[in-house]
Amino acid sequence: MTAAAEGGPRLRVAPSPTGDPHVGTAYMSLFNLGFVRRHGGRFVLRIEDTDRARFRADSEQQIYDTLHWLGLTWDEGPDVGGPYAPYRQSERLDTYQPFVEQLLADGRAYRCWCSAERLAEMREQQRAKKLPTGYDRLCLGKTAEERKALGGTTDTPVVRMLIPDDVPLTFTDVIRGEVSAPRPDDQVILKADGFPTYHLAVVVDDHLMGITHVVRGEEWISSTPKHLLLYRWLGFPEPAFAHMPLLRNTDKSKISKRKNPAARLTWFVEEGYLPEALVNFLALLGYGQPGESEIFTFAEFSASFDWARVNTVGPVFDLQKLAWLNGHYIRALSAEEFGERLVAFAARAGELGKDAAVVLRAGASLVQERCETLAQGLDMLHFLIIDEANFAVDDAAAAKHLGADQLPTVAAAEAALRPLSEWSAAAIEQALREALVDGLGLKPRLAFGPVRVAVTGRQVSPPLFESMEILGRDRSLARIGRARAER
RNA sequence: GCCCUCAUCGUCUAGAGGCCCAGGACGCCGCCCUUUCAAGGCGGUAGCACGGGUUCGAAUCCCGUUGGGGGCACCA
Repeated sequence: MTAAAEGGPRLRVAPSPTGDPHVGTAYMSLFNLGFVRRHGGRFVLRIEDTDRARFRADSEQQIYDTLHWLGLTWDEGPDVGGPYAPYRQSERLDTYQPFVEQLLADGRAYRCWCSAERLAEMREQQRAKKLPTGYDRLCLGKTAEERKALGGTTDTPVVRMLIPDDVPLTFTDVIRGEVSAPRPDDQVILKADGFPTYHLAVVVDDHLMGITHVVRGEEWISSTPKHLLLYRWLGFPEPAFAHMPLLRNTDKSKISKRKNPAARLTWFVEEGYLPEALVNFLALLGYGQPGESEIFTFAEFSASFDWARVNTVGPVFDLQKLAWLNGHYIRALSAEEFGERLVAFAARAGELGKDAAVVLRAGASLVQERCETLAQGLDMLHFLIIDEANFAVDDAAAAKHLGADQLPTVAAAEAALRPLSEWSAAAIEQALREALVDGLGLKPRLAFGPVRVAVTGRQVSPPLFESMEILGRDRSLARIGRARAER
């Protein structure tokens, strides 16, 4: 009995551990999971590590970490197990072998001894003659001896599908309806190293694991006829196919790590994006939200999930809108929660001294509505957590606000602040207004500019008086004094 | 080159023949608020790729053109 018969849809995401986890993996997981949670099915994580050349040992763990961070968790997988284990393709080589034998015995596949060099040369000639590229079937129907007599061979053969002339080229896609695909050539299904290619492994595993809906990127449309053939030849019932639009770079090309930092999932962690914001943003791409609001949780997304709302146009991954959304989510956090996230972020970035966490928590509320990422928030509070010995005023800020004619302002501020009995934002503001605005007759922005630069080191900072309260009397006065003395 | 696929503001999208001289969001511009910067409030800018049909009527249906994207590996 197949898993599908047990009730409930079973979907999977199947990333390859070849480097930094790709944003597309999260995108696919989100839509898979949206559907699964809506209909009470199971979500499977399968690791497709059949490419030994591109395999990266630390990649699998990064995939787990980033998906967990996003809250996109799976019901079955290599780490949590499940009824169809193992969920790592490199551990399933024995599983694929009998199917290869069967295809060979049935005459649906054949061995090929052609060397990589011959294959490359063949393609080059096909291109030169402006012909469609494709394997020329030189090995078809030949024994190893017969073939080797012709030259251009290797010792270890691969196994290729024998694509029939009447291969069906159309199928029904959940998102796109009737779709046609190009005619395939004789695809390799078992490599010389004994590993299956994606095409064989994905079909065998999806069937054996009871996958009911194959959800994947649009780039796979042209491979689907090959997969359909394998389902038929092996006697497997066909799953439903849903080809999602591809996420794009700004230039509309398929999103890539080279052109777009956001292609790497770890980038969002490093920059201090909130996982709930990323999930919300991803759910906006290529998907028309039923409600009027563009801000919603995964639970809301899932509750109304519908493949019919998925678009066929590949959306550009727009960092500006993500930034805005992230800022929105940051502002929606409670002050305490935001403080904790900021501290955790700083700790992860290794920018947290022993006293710094306390100051950071205190300063968090000053930047919560001013930053779009945790990295920005942390940067705005840099003046609070930096060692006094390393504190320095930005050159451009000093040139503009700490010139000779502004020194009286700084001196007056220092004189007004020193005698203060109570070091609070309100007291500081009152003292500075009296001394600088009323006393020197300065406009507020001209009066507080020099003080701001002296205390925070920059022209743009969190609210000045609150910043000074948190910085503390000693450090604040020391910085003001230094600004006066050094100019 | 061959095959497939897609086409509403700069970007994400609503729109499933009359409700659309096209609605929302981000961005951008202006104003208000204001100790800087934000946030917030108010207002504005900008689009149905083009050409033919079908129809009383098309952003919505059909055909073509153009443009974009994907695929054509012993990578997934």
